[in-house]
Amino acid sequence: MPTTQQDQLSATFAALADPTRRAILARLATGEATVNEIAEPFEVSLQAVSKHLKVLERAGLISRGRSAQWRPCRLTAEPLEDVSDWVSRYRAFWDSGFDRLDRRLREIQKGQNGEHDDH
Amino acid sequence: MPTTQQDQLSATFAALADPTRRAILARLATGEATVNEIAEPFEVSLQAVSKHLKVLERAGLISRGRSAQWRPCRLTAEPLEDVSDWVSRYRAFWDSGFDRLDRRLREIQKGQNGEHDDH
DNA sequence: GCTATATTCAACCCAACGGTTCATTAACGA
DNA sequence: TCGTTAATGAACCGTTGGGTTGAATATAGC
Repeated sequence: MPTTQQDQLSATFAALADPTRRAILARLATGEATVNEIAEPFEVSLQAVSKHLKVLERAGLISRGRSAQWRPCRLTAEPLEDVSDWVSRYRAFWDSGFDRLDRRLREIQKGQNGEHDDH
Repeated sequence: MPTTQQDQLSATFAALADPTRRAILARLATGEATVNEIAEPFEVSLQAVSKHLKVLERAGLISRGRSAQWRPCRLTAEPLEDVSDWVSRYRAFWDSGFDRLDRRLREIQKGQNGEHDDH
């Protein structure tokens, strides 16, 4: 059973693990852009950027339109909300030391249950 | 030039991209645990879990003590704060539609500059 | 010293990743 | 129609990732 693309959250984290893809998202935060426009600042080939865009699209982080021969990409940040929710469960572990930790434990365990689809 | 482990944030995202590792973090949120204790719920081998722990350790998400032949692991969630900070820059894109977007653009572009170590 | 337990190291396997190059598809413009 | 531009598809390559099994290391207890 392959690990890849096992679930939405994993796909999102995996997509964000590449700095080029994060830079692409930052670019798209300024507005729609075509593949060529997106690729311009990078040293890698256009095809490599096209692959990155496909990864981002499958993670739901971008969506693409059709305008003549251009396929403008735009940011769809909804999956980042899931990331935010996930990481928020651990907030008590870094910003208030270990205060109220016990109170958060059940939340984390409960919340992570949809997560134990491993094995 | 390899992409892997290029920077701290990438390493953290990559570590979080595996559901087994996220489950390990959830387990450690309940307190310290030894490798055997951590491995118990999973179907994979102990060695596989040991590798996962190494990944988490290199990402700074866990630290390990030494007590006799046990190496208890505990959660060190600080890198998650960086994740939280990163994802927060995009909050306006999902929770308030596109309101005040222009105002956030410069923040995102500025914040992402330490990020453009690609290429 | 011997044995059991806890953990890691090492070698290997296979699938996936990020990159390349070359070829193809699609739409525009003259 | 022809040439140009935009973008993707396909084949390939080297590296990494997650998994395994088997051996090694370290510590405790007798």
